[in-house]
Amino acid sequence: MITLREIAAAAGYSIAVVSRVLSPCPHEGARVAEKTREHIRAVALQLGYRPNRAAEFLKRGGSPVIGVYVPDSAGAQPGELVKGICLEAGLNSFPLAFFYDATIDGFQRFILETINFRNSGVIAFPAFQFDERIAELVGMYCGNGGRMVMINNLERCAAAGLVAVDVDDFSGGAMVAERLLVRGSRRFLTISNQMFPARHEGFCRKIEAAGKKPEVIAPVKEFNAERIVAMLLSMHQNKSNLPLGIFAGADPEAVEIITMLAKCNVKIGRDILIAGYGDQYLAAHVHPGLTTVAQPFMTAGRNALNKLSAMIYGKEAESEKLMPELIIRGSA
Amino acid sequence: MITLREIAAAAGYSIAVVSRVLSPCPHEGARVAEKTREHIRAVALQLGYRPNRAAEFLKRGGSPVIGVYVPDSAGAQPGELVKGICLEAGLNSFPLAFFYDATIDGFQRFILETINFRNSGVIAFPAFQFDERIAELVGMYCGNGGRMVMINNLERCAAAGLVAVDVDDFSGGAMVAERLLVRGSRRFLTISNQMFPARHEGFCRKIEAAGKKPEVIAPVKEFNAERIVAMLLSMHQNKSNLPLGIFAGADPEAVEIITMLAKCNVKIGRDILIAGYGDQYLAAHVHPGLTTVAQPFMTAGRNALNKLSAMIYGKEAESEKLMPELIIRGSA
DNA sequence: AAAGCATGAGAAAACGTTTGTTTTTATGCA
DNA sequence: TGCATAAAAACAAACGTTTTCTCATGCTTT
Repeated sequence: MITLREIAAAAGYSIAVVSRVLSPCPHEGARVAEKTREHIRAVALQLGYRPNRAAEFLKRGGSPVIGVYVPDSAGAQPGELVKGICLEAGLNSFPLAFFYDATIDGFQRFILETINFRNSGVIAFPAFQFDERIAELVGMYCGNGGRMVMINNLERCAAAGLVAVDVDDFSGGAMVAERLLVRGSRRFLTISNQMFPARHEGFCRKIEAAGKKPEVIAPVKEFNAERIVAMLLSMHQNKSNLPLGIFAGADPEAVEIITMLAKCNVKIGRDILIAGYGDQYLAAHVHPGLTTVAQPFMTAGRNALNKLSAMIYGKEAESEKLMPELIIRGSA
Repeated sequence: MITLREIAAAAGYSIAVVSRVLSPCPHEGARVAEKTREHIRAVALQLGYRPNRAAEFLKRGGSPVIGVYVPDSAGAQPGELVKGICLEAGLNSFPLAFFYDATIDGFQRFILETINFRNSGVIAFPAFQFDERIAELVGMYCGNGGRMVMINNLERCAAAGLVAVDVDDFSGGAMVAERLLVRGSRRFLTISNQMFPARHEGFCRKIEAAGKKPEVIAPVKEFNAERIVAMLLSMHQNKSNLPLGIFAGADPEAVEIITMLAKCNVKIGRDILIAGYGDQYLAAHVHPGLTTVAQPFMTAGRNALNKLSAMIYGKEAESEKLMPELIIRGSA
């Protein structure tokens, strides 16, 4: 492999000049004659020079490496997040290191290994509770010169003095409520989900603010599509209930209900309104299309990377709460 | 940050011994007394030593970095692949660098940057055609000491002398055909898809081998669910056609057809059989559940990483074609 | 008792950059 | 011409490891 030394020899200059010409970010006041620049660049190109990042990072005292910790869970969210981070990182040519796991031990290994790269940053999307052990690891990481941006958990992060990029589930729930209100729903049914209490809260507060009363038909743990469909059909008997407004809390439950109701001779999207949450891949392809809430996880990834980049380069960064988007389709 | 020098000073030994104790993979014949080992380890732990990877990689002549090139496309496949790679890499503590893009220029930048890390490996899942320009870049990468494992395109890769991990679309299509045959379908309808010709081939060959004739109802480009549903309903009039067997080529089209048919008073899964391909996230949640083909992209990721790891450590690795799995649900 | 041989530890030279300091060369001005 | 000054280039010391070679010690063997 070609090194600066060989280019220097071939071009008839010292290593120092060659470095100043070829370095990706040379220190200020590195003055090299334009003519020399061109010559050295030409020689480097001709010899097929590729800089040795390990050497550069060693000398510079660290690589601007960004570690990404993603939970090993299903659904499209981690994928979108990762994509956003990668797209933005590609623009900034940051090296990235990824780690999928769902355990605290995995998080610890990840943090320790990331420290080994010095001058690093971490984007963490932990699937587990932000508890004391996590706080301790985060503290250790930051104490060793690391910077961290968290995904979700904004309030908890703010308390711990951490920057976070969050997606506003409360507003998302409220958007669904608003849609069902606008469409004139008479009764408001919802499936509560322990995993995402904010969606539920946002939904219920909005319904209540309109002077109506949300009804929790079941917690998602006991979700049983047949039972719920039967319940809906019996409510459907009474015209004064229509249109029924159902917030399923998440797309899978909404799809189950819609597709089971489809054969029951009810007008979905008119007499029965159903909304999900998440805008998963196939949500647009059921009939009627599922009205749902799209979460900007790709944007979250991009923004998280930009914040981290700013922090690595010594600037300040602030937490951010991203607005989800209501996707209106035929089901509501 | 603590360095070997400081540990050496604190422990009362030379840097060399400390390195031999703490190095992640010390050269053979590095003999250190057990007592010394323990002492040095204790001191390192107490001082909170973290090895400097940049220095290690510089000295070792390269980092075993693995770059992953993923197409910037929708769907769950890249996500599953990435997850598999990450999980396996976590076990082997490989640093990973990711790059999402869909352009050849992006691929070129990716290849060049990966060379900069020396001693590297690449897992590439290119979304574009494997053409001459790609072959040239791959050649340049391997010429510079890189190793590459490709995802998909096994035949093309074999011709170019590259290792690939492929998923057997032909067999997947055949599995669908077999299922429809077993269920006694009288007519076999399929939607052809330019993107995945092998699925279609596998399906048709199997149907023909059974002495039946597959009918292509439309290319996916002109897919129109309403038109197809109308066509199915008219075929449905004639009892001698039943059960109809439909291979939609991909999940979205299958879901559209199923959910539109649901309100038409036909027995899906009995008189009309429908299968998709891909087992996307919501496929299990429509009613009836979508019979489809699950692609082992997570396994592909794991295996690709293991092969690459072997190659980096000087062993041989061979291409592999993974079998997809037919997921039988209510729709067929 | 002398020589041979493991074994454990240290000295020092790298690896390929970056960068502060010093030296050389070119330029401007009296 | 001579001197001050600025610009361009060279020198050399790092950065934190790994690893070859050398050396000292204690043990076994003739």
